Amino acid sequence: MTHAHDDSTSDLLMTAARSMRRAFGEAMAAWDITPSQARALRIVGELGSVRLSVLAERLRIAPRSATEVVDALEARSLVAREPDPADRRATSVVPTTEGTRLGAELEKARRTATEQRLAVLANGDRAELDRILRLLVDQP
Amino acid sequence: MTHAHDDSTSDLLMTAARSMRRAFGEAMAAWDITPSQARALRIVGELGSVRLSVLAERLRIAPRSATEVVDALEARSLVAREPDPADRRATSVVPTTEGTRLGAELEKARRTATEQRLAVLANGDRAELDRILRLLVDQP
DNA sequence: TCCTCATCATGAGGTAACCTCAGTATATGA
DNA sequence: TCATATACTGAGGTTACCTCATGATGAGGA
Repeated sequence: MTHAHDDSTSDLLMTAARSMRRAFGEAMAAWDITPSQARALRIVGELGSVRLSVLAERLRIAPRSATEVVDALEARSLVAREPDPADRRATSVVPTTEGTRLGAELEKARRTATEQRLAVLANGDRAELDRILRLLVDQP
Repeated sequence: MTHAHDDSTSDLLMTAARSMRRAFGEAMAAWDITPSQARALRIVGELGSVRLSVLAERLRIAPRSATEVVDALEARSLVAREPDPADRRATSVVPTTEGTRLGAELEKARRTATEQRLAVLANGDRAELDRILRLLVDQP
């Protein structure tokens, strides 16, 4: 009957994100991995070797929180911590062979799940959404 | 089916939502109220009297979770539980005078905070974002 | 050299916002 | 009237964050 047509943009954004997180999470559940772990694994796989603080920045979370994500991935032998050769305070996070393999597999699954949720959008809308969200995200 | 670019739409969505939630939350912090409480209060204020299960549906959360939000609002005397006259199993949630007053105030503050984050968008983009997100959200 | 101050990761401890599952009270339809 | 469905809530999770304090380490003087 009454739909949420009076929702504000920010509400819509949060609601859409939640539904996306759900679809994403369900897909990842098959591999017993959470969405945020998957995101981190993807970044680590992409960069090959990341300082923990850089990973945090990429994920837009506090460094302390990145520690936890890395803990989880390390416990599953998907990434490894290595001492940073340039700075002995720092830790480099690198993907293991298994991590790289799983990363690729997840990427495919993620695409499928994402596609299902985004399938209602026409191609043009999808591109527009992307462009606009980028404006929002790449903000100081 | 396959889109020319951007497989990370869902990431953008989640990231944008997080930044929005932050801006929103900071604004609400002045009144010592959390974003989800504010959302619930707004819905209750809007409808005047809502069954808990309907509220849950509106918030797109499990009924059990709505109970918690209402608990928090009731503890602060912003809403009250009343027996539903039509169904004695059900609970009606109604705003108190203070709840109505605060709701209006929050709405104004929320708009300001949201506006700041959304200000980077041109008017057309804002409308587009709104339209597209609605397509995503109003999905079966 | 030694001293100070910033920075890196992490332990400890906390929070919001969800969830499921089971139970009690009530409604409803055959 | 009885079986089954529905409305809420207690109990007990989980995820994904956070801050603050601390132990190393680095970098720049004096």
